Amino acid sequence: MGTSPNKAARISGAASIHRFYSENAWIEGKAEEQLDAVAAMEGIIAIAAFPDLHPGKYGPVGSAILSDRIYPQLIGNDIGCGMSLYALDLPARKFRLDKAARKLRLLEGVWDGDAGARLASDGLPPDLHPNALGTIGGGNHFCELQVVDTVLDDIGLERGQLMLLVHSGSRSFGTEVFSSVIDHSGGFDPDSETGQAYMEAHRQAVLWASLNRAIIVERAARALHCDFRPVCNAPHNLIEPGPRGLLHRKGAAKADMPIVPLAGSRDALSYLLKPNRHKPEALASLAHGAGRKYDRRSMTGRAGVTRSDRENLSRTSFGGLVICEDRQLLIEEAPQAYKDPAHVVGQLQAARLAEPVAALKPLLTFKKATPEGHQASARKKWNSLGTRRAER
DNA sequence: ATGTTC
Repeated sequence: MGTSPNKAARISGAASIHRFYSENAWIEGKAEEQLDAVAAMEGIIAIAAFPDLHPGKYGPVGSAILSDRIYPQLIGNDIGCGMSLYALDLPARKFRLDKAARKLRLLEGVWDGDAGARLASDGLPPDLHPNALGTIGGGNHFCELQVVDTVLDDIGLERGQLMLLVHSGSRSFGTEVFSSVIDHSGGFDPDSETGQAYMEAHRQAVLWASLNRAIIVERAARALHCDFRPVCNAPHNLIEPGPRGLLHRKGAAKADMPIVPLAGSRDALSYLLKPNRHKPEALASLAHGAGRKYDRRSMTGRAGVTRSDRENLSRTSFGGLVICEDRQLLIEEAPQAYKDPAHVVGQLQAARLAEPVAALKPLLTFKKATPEGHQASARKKWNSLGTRRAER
Protein backbone atom coordinates (compact mmCIF):
# COMPACT_ATOMS: atom_id res chain seq x y z
CA MET A 1 0.00 0.00 0.00
CA GLY A 2 2.88 2.36 0.79
CA THR A 3 2.71 5.37 3.07
CA SER A 4 0.36 8.24 2.55
CA PRO A 5 1.60 11.26 0.56
CA ASN A 6 -0.09 13.48 3.11
CA LYS A 7 1.41 12.32 6.37
CA ALA A 8 1.67 15.85 7.73
CA ALA A 9 -2.10 16.22 7.74
CA ARG A 10 -2.41 12.91 9.55
CA ILE A 11 0.03 13.78 12.30
CA SER A 12 -1.40 17.25 12.79
CA GLY A 13 -4.72 15.75 13.83
CA ALA A 14 -7.54 15.89 11.34
CA ALA A 15 -7.67 15.08 7.64
CA SER A 16 -9.03 17.64 5.20
CA ILE A 17 -12.73 17.40 4.36
CA HIS A 18 -13.95 18.59 0.97
CA ARG A 19 -17.65 19.32 1.06
CA PHE A 20 -19.30 19.32 -2.36
CA TYR A 21 -22.49 21.01 -1.27
CA SER A 22 -23.63 24.51 -0.39
CA GLU A 23 -25.58 25.94 2.55
CA ASN A 24 -28.75 25.24 0.59
CA ALA A 25 -28.23 21.49 0.93
CA TRP A 26 -30.15 19.52 3.57
CA ILE A 27 -27.34 18.20 5.74
CA GLU A 28 -27.98 17.03 9.30
CA GLY A 29 -25.67 18.27 12.03
CA LYS A 30 -25.09 14.69 13.09
CA ALA A 31 -23.67 13.88 9.65
CA GLU A 32 -21.26 16.82 9.96
CA GLU A 33 -20.20 15.55 13.40
CA GLN A 34 -19.58 12.12 11.91
CA LEU A 35 -17.42 13.66 9.17
CA ASP A 36 -15.31 15.42 11.80
CA ALA A 37 -15.05 12.24 13.86
CA VAL A 38 -13.84 10.24 10.86
CA ALA A 39 -11.38 12.99 9.90
CA ALA A 40 -9.79 12.63 13.33
CA MET A 41 -9.35 8.86 13.11
CA GLU A 42 -5.88 7.39 12.73
CA GLY A 43 -4.58 7.15 9.18
CA ILE A 44 -7.28 9.19 7.47
CA ILE A 45 -5.78 11.17 4.59
CA ALA A 46 -8.69 12.99 2.95
CA ILE A 47 -12.49 13.00 2.87
CA ALA A 48 -14.94 14.01 0.16
CA ALA A 49 -18.55 14.63 1.23
CA PHE A 50 -21.41 14.76 -1.25
CA PRO A 51 -24.84 16.45 -1.12
CA ASP A 52 -26.68 13.18 -0.36
CA LEU A 53 -24.79 13.06 2.95
CA HIS A 54 -26.72 11.76 5.97
CA PRO A 55 -25.85 10.09 9.28
CA GLY A 56 -25.08 6.38 9.27
CA LYS A 57 -24.59 3.82 12.02
CA TYR A 58 -20.78 4.09 12.10
CA GLY A 59 -20.07 7.03 9.85
CA PRO A 60 -21.46 9.50 7.35
CA VAL A 61 -23.24 7.98 4.36
CA GLY A 62 -22.46 9.91 1.19
CA SER A 63 -18.72 10.21 1.64
CA ALA A 64 -15.45 8.92 0.23
CA ILE A 65 -12.64 8.44 2.72
CA LEU A 66 -9.02 7.96 1.77
CA SER A 67 -7.02 6.22 4.47
CA ASP A 68 -3.87 4.24 5.00
CA ARG A 69 -5.73 1.96 7.40
CA ILE A 70 -8.63 -0.41 6.72
CA TYR A 71 -11.87 0.57 8.46
CA PRO A 72 -14.48 -2.21 7.98
CA GLN A 73 -17.09 -0.27 9.98
CA LEU A 74 -17.04 2.57 7.44
CA ILE A 75 -18.30 0.07 4.89
CA GLY A 76 -20.57 -1.88 7.23
CA ASN A 77 -22.28 -5.13 6.37
CA ASP A 78 -23.43 -4.48 2.83
CA ILE A 79 -20.00 -4.77 1.22
CA GLY A 80 -20.16 -4.19 -2.54
CA CYS A 81 -23.65 -2.69 -2.55
CA GLY A 82 -24.30 -0.58 -5.62
CA MET A 83 -26.47 0.37 -8.57
CA SER A 84 -26.51 -1.46 -11.89
CA LEU A 85 -28.44 0.01 -14.79
CA TYR A 86 -29.60 -1.85 -17.87
CA ALA A 87 -31.38 -0.85 -21.08
CA LEU A 88 -34.26 -3.22 -21.83
CA ASP A 89 -35.06 -4.44 -25.31
CA LEU A 90 -38.76 -3.89 -24.67
CA PRO A 91 -40.85 -1.50 -26.77
CA ALA A 92 -42.54 1.01 -24.48
CA ARG A 93 -45.84 0.73 -26.34
CA LYS A 94 -45.92 -3.06 -25.79
CA PHE A 95 -45.36 -2.53 -22.08
CA ARG A 96 -48.28 -2.99 -19.68
CA LEU A 97 -47.66 -1.75 -16.16
CA ASP A 98 -50.11 -4.04 -14.32
CA LYS A 99 -48.88 -7.12 -16.17
CA ALA A 100 -45.23 -6.24 -15.48
CA ALA A 101 -46.08 -5.71 -11.80
CA ARG A 102 -47.47 -9.24 -11.57
CA LYS A 103 -44.51 -10.75 -13.41
CA LEU A 104 -41.87 -9.03 -11.30
CA ARG A 105 -43.32 -10.52 -8.13
CA LEU A 106 -41.27 -13.65 -8.82
CA LEU A 107 -38.17 -11.69 -7.75
CA GLU A 108 -39.33 -12.23 -4.18
CA GLY A 109 -38.60 -15.96 -4.23
CA VAL A 110 -35.26 -17.72 -4.38
CA TRP A 111 -33.57 -17.93 -7.75
CA ASP A 112 -33.89 -21.34 -9.39
CA GLY A 113 -30.71 -21.01 -11.48
CA ASP A 114 -27.37 -22.74 -10.99
CA ALA A 115 -25.86 -20.46 -8.34
CA GLY A 116 -22.80 -22.65 -7.86
CA ALA A 117 -21.89 -22.49 -11.54
CA ARG A 118 -22.33 -18.71 -11.72
CA LEU A 119 -20.26 -18.16 -8.58
CA ALA A 120 -17.53 -20.43 -9.97
CA SER A 121 -17.48 -18.64 -13.32
CA ASP A 122 -16.82 -15.39 -11.45
CA GLY A 123 -13.95 -17.05 -9.61
CA LEU A 124 -15.87 -17.42 -6.35
CA PRO A 125 -16.37 -20.57 -4.23
CA PRO A 126 -19.56 -22.30 -5.48
CA ASP A 127 -20.92 -22.65 -1.94
CA LEU A 128 -20.70 -18.92 -1.12
CA HIS A 129 -24.25 -18.11 0.07
CA PRO A 130 -25.78 -19.60 -3.09
CA ASN A 131 -29.37 -19.37 -1.82
CA ALA A 132 -29.22 -15.60 -1.42
CA LEU A 133 -27.86 -15.04 -4.93
CA GLY A 134 -30.28 -13.22 -7.25
CA THR A 135 -32.37 -11.68 -4.44
CA ILE A 136 -32.89 -7.98 -3.82
CA GLY A 137 -33.11 -7.90 -0.02
CA GLY A 138 -34.67 -5.20 2.14
CA GLY A 139 -33.91 -1.72 3.40
CA ASN A 140 -33.31 0.72 0.57
CA HIS A 141 -32.75 -2.02 -2.01
CA PHE A 142 -35.01 -2.23 -5.05
CA CYS A 143 -35.39 -3.21 -8.66
CA GLU A 144 -37.02 -0.41 -10.64
CA LEU A 145 -38.41 -0.29 -14.14
CA GLN A 146 -37.87 3.18 -15.56
CA VAL A 147 -38.41 5.04 -18.81
CA VAL A 148 -35.94 7.55 -20.23
CA ASP A 149 -37.67 10.89 -19.71
CA THR A 150 -35.03 13.40 -20.81
CA VAL A 151 -31.82 13.05 -22.81
CA LEU A 152 -29.30 15.88 -22.53
CA ASP A 153 -26.30 14.22 -24.15
CA ASP A 154 -25.81 11.42 -26.66
CA ILE A 155 -25.11 8.32 -24.57
CA GLY A 156 -26.91 5.86 -26.83
CA LEU A 157 -30.25 6.27 -25.08
CA GLU A 158 -33.46 7.71 -26.48
CA ARG A 159 -36.47 9.19 -24.78
CA GLY A 160 -39.03 6.42 -24.19
CA GLN A 161 -36.40 3.68 -23.78
CA LEU A 162 -37.25 1.29 -20.93
CA MET A 163 -34.55 0.73 -18.31
CA LEU A 164 -34.01 -1.39 -15.22
CA LEU A 165 -32.14 -0.01 -12.22
CA VAL A 166 -31.03 -2.59 -9.64
CA HIS A 167 -29.90 -1.51 -6.18
CA SER A 168 -28.65 -4.43 -4.14
CA GLY A 169 -25.57 -5.80 -2.47
CA SER A 170 -23.93 -8.82 -0.92
CA ARG A 171 -26.92 -9.87 1.25
CA SER A 172 -26.13 -12.41 3.95
CA PHE A 173 -22.56 -12.91 2.67
CA GLY A 174 -21.52 -9.31 3.36
CA THR A 175 -23.16 -9.50 6.78
CA GLU A 176 -21.15 -12.60 7.56
CA VAL A 177 -17.89 -10.97 6.47
CA PHE A 178 -18.51 -7.85 8.54
CA SER A 179 -19.65 -9.72 11.64
CA SER A 180 -16.57 -11.92 11.48
CA VAL A 181 -14.17 -9.00 11.98
CA ILE A 182 -13.54 -8.59 15.69
CA ASP A 183 -12.58 -5.28 17.30
CA HIS A 184 -12.38 -3.22 14.15
CA SER A 185 -12.81 0.11 15.94
CA GLY A 186 -9.19 1.16 15.49
CA GLY A 187 -9.01 -0.08 11.92
CA PHE A 188 -6.49 -2.54 10.56
CA ASP A 189 -3.04 -2.19 9.11
CA PRO A 190 -3.31 -3.32 5.46
CA ASP A 191 -0.18 -5.41 5.92
CA SER A 192 -1.55 -7.25 8.97
CA GLU A 193 -2.97 -10.76 8.74
CA THR A 194 -6.39 -9.55 9.89
CA GLY A 195 -6.34 -6.70 7.40
CA GLN A 196 -5.41 -8.96 4.51
CA ALA A 197 -8.01 -11.56 5.46
CA TYR A 198 -10.69 -8.86 5.56
CA MET A 199 -9.62 -7.43 2.19
CA GLU A 200 -9.80 -10.88 0.58
CA ALA A 201 -13.30 -11.54 1.99
CA HIS A 202 -14.26 -8.00 0.98
CA ARG A 203 -13.00 -8.59 -2.57
CA GLN A 204 -15.22 -11.66 -2.80
CA ALA A 205 -18.21 -9.75 -1.41
CA VAL A 206 -17.78 -7.00 -4.04
CA LEU A 207 -17.79 -9.65 -6.81
CA TRP A 208 -20.73 -11.43 -5.18
CA ALA A 209 -22.77 -8.21 -5.01
CA SER A 210 -22.07 -7.35 -8.63
CA LEU A 211 -23.04 -10.88 -9.73
CA ASN A 212 -26.16 -10.60 -7.58
CA ARG A 213 -27.30 -7.48 -9.47
CA ALA A 214 -26.53 -9.17 -12.81
CA ILE A 215 -28.68 -12.17 -11.87
CA ILE A 216 -31.51 -9.92 -10.66
CA VAL A 217 -31.72 -8.24 -14.08
CA GLU A 218 -31.63 -11.65 -15.77
CA ARG A 219 -34.57 -12.78 -13.63
CA ALA A 220 -36.49 -9.56 -14.29
CA ALA A 221 -35.82 -9.60 -18.05
CA ARG A 222 -36.85 -13.23 -18.29
CA ALA A 223 -40.08 -12.48 -16.44
CA LEU A 224 -40.76 -9.56 -18.79
CA HIS A 225 -39.77 -11.62 -21.86
CA CYS A 226 -37.13 -9.18 -23.05
CA ASP A 227 -33.42 -8.85 -23.64
CA PHE A 228 -31.18 -6.27 -21.96
CA ARG A 229 -27.77 -4.64 -22.17
CA PRO A 230 -25.70 -3.20 -19.32
CA VAL A 231 -25.32 0.60 -19.23
CA CYS A 232 -23.38 1.01 -15.99
CA ASN A 233 -22.47 -0.80 -12.79
CA ALA A 234 -21.51 1.55 -9.98
CA PRO A 235 -20.76 0.14 -6.52
CA HIS A 236 -21.01 2.67 -3.68
CA ASN A 237 -20.02 0.68 -0.61
CA LEU A 238 -16.51 -0.70 -0.80
CA ILE A 239 -12.79 -0.18 -0.23
CA GLU A 240 -10.64 0.30 -3.31
CA PRO A 241 -6.87 0.03 -2.85
CA GLY A 242 -5.01 2.57 -4.98
CA PRO A 243 -1.79 4.57 -5.28
CA ARG A 244 -2.97 7.24 -2.81
CA GLY A 245 -4.20 4.77 -0.19
CA LEU A 246 -7.31 2.76 0.63
CA LEU A 247 -10.35 4.55 -0.75
CA HIS A 248 -13.44 3.82 1.38
CA ARG A 249 -16.69 4.69 -0.37
CA LYS A 250 -19.65 4.79 2.03
CA GLY A 251 -22.71 5.60 -0.03
CA ALA A 252 -20.56 7.35 -2.62
CA ALA A 253 -20.64 6.04 -6.17
CA LYS A 254 -17.47 4.93 -7.88
CA ALA A 255 -17.17 7.65 -10.51
CA ASP A 256 -14.12 6.77 -12.59
CA MET A 257 -16.37 5.50 -15.37
CA PRO A 258 -18.22 7.21 -18.24
CA ILE A 259 -21.73 7.21 -16.72
CA VAL A 260 -22.78 7.09 -13.07
CA PRO A 261 -26.40 6.58 -11.94
CA LEU A 262 -27.90 8.71 -9.19
CA ALA A 263 -31.03 7.02 -7.86
CA GLY A 264 -34.10 9.05 -7.05
CA SER A 265 -36.76 7.98 -4.60
CA ARG A 266 -39.81 5.93 -5.67
CA ASP A 267 -41.58 9.14 -6.61
CA ALA A 268 -38.75 11.15 -8.13
CA LEU A 269 -36.56 10.99 -11.21
CA SER A 270 -33.23 9.18 -11.25
CA TYR A 271 -30.34 10.74 -13.16
CA LEU A 272 -27.40 9.62 -15.23
CA LEU A 273 -24.30 11.68 -14.59
CA LYS A 274 -21.15 12.32 -16.59
CA PRO A 275 -18.39 12.81 -14.01
CA ASN A 276 -15.87 15.62 -14.30
CA ARG A 277 -12.52 13.86 -14.19
CA HIS A 278 -10.53 16.92 -13.22
CA LYS A 279 -11.36 17.05 -9.55
CA PRO A 280 -8.90 14.86 -7.60
CA GLU A 281 -10.31 16.10 -4.27
CA ALA A 282 -13.61 14.33 -5.14
CA LEU A 283 -11.71 11.05 -4.75
CA ALA A 284 -13.13 9.57 -7.98
CA SER A 285 -16.58 9.48 -6.37
CA LEU A 286 -20.04 11.04 -6.63
CA ALA A 287 -23.33 11.13 -4.76
CA HIS A 288 -25.12 7.79 -5.17
CA GLY A 289 -28.70 8.89 -4.68
CA ALA A 290 -31.00 11.43 -3.12
CA GLY A 291 -29.84 10.61 0.41
CA ARG A 292 -32.11 10.25 3.40
CA LYS A 293 -33.69 13.34 4.86
CA TYR A 294 -35.29 11.55 7.83
CA ASP A 295 -34.10 8.35 9.51
CA ARG A 296 -36.21 5.22 9.38
CA ARG A 297 -37.57 5.48 12.93
CA SER A 298 -38.77 9.05 12.54
CA MET A 299 -40.81 8.13 9.45
CA THR A 300 -43.44 6.50 11.67
CA GLY A 301 -46.14 9.12 12.01
CA ARG A 302 -44.64 11.17 9.20
CA ALA A 303 -45.92 9.02 6.31
CA GLY A 304 -48.42 6.22 5.74
CA VAL A 305 -50.43 6.98 8.88
CA THR A 306 -53.85 6.16 7.47
CA ARG A 307 -54.80 3.34 5.21
CA SER A 308 -55.36 5.73 2.32
CA ASP A 309 -51.91 7.30 2.97
CA ARG A 310 -50.40 3.84 2.63
CA GLU A 311 -52.36 3.10 -0.51
CA ASN A 312 -51.05 6.37 -1.95
CA LEU A 313 -47.49 5.25 -1.17
CA SER A 314 -48.02 2.37 -3.59
CA ARG A 315 -48.73 4.78 -6.44
CA THR A 316 -46.53 7.55 -7.72
CA SER A 317 -47.29 10.98 -9.07
CA PHE A 318 -45.88 9.72 -12.38
CA GLY A 319 -48.66 7.12 -12.61
CA GLY A 320 -46.25 4.40 -11.55
CA LEU A 321 -46.57 1.56 -9.04
CA VAL A 322 -44.60 0.54 -5.97
CA ILE A 323 -44.66 -3.09 -4.88
CA CYS A 324 -43.78 -3.01 -1.20
CA GLU A 325 -46.04 -5.31 0.76
CA ASP A 326 -44.29 -4.70 4.05
CA ARG A 327 -46.06 -1.87 5.83
CA GLN A 328 -43.08 -0.75 7.92
CA LEU A 329 -40.74 -0.79 4.92
CA LEU A 330 -43.26 1.11 2.80
CA ILE A 331 -43.32 3.87 5.42
CA GLU A 332 -39.56 3.91 6.08
CA GLU A 333 -38.88 4.17 2.36
CA ALA A 334 -41.59 6.72 1.56
CA PRO A 335 -40.42 9.38 -0.91
CA GLN A 336 -40.79 11.98 1.86
CA ALA A 337 -37.89 10.25 3.67
CA TYR A 338 -35.53 11.35 0.91
CA LYS A 339 -34.01 14.59 -0.34
CA ASP A 340 -34.93 15.85 -3.79
CA PRO A 341 -32.56 14.10 -6.24
CA ALA A 342 -32.84 17.07 -8.65
CA HIS A 343 -31.43 19.29 -5.92
CA VAL A 344 -28.62 16.82 -5.24
CA VAL A 345 -27.76 16.84 -8.96
CA GLY A 346 -27.87 20.65 -8.95
CA GLN A 347 -25.38 20.71 -6.06
CA LEU A 348 -23.03 18.38 -7.95
CA GLN A 349 -23.28 20.63 -11.01
CA ALA A 350 -22.61 23.75 -8.96
CA ALA A 351 -19.55 22.03 -7.46
CA ARG A 352 -18.49 21.18 -11.04
CA LEU A 353 -18.28 17.49 -10.19
CA ALA A 354 -20.68 16.13 -12.81
CA GLU A 355 -23.24 17.00 -15.46
CA PRO A 356 -26.58 15.23 -15.87
CA VAL A 357 -26.91 13.50 -19.24
CA ALA A 358 -30.31 11.85 -18.79
CA ALA A 359 -33.28 11.71 -16.45
CA LEU A 360 -35.18 8.46 -15.83
CA LYS A 361 -38.79 8.28 -14.70
CA PRO A 362 -39.87 5.44 -12.36
CA LEU A 363 -42.64 3.19 -13.68
CA LEU A 364 -42.56 0.22 -11.34
CA THR A 365 -40.53 -0.14 -8.17
CA PHE A 366 -40.26 -3.64 -6.81
CA LYS A 367 -39.22 -3.91 -3.17
CA LYS A 368 -41.09 -6.66 -1.38
CA ALA A 369 -43.94 -9.03 -2.14
CA THR A 370 -45.88 -11.28 0.22
CA PRO A 371 -48.31 -14.15 -0.44
CA GLU A 372 -51.03 -12.01 1.16
CA GLY A 373 -50.25 -9.23 -1.31
CA HIS A 374 -50.60 -11.68 -4.15
CA GLN A 375 -54.00 -12.73 -2.86
CA ALA A 376 -54.99 -9.10 -2.54
CA SER A 377 -54.00 -8.32 -6.12
CA ALA A 378 -55.74 -11.48 -7.34
CA ARG A 379 -58.86 -10.43 -5.46
CA LYS A 380 -58.66 -6.94 -6.94
CA LYS A 381 -58.37 -8.43 -10.39
CA TRP A 382 -61.35 -10.73 -9.76
CA ASN A 383 -63.38 -7.80 -8.52
CA SER A 384 -62.50 -5.68 -11.54
CA LEU A 385 -63.44 -8.57 -13.82
CA GLY A 386 -66.77 -8.73 -11.99
CA THR A 387 -67.22 -5.00 -12.48
CA ARG A 388 -66.46 -5.28 -16.15
CA ARG A 389 -68.92 -8.16 -16.48
CA ALA A 390 -71.54 -6.14 -14.67
CA GLU A 391 -70.96 -3.19 -17.01
CA ARG A 392 -71.59 -5.34 -20.06
C1' DA B 1 -27.98 -3.62 5.92
C1' DT B 2 -29.54 -8.91 7.98
C1' DG B 3 -33.58 -16.13 6.52
C1' DT B 4 -33.06 -10.24 12.41
C1' DT B 5 -35.72 -9.95 17.13
C1' DC B 6 -38.22 -14.16 22.10
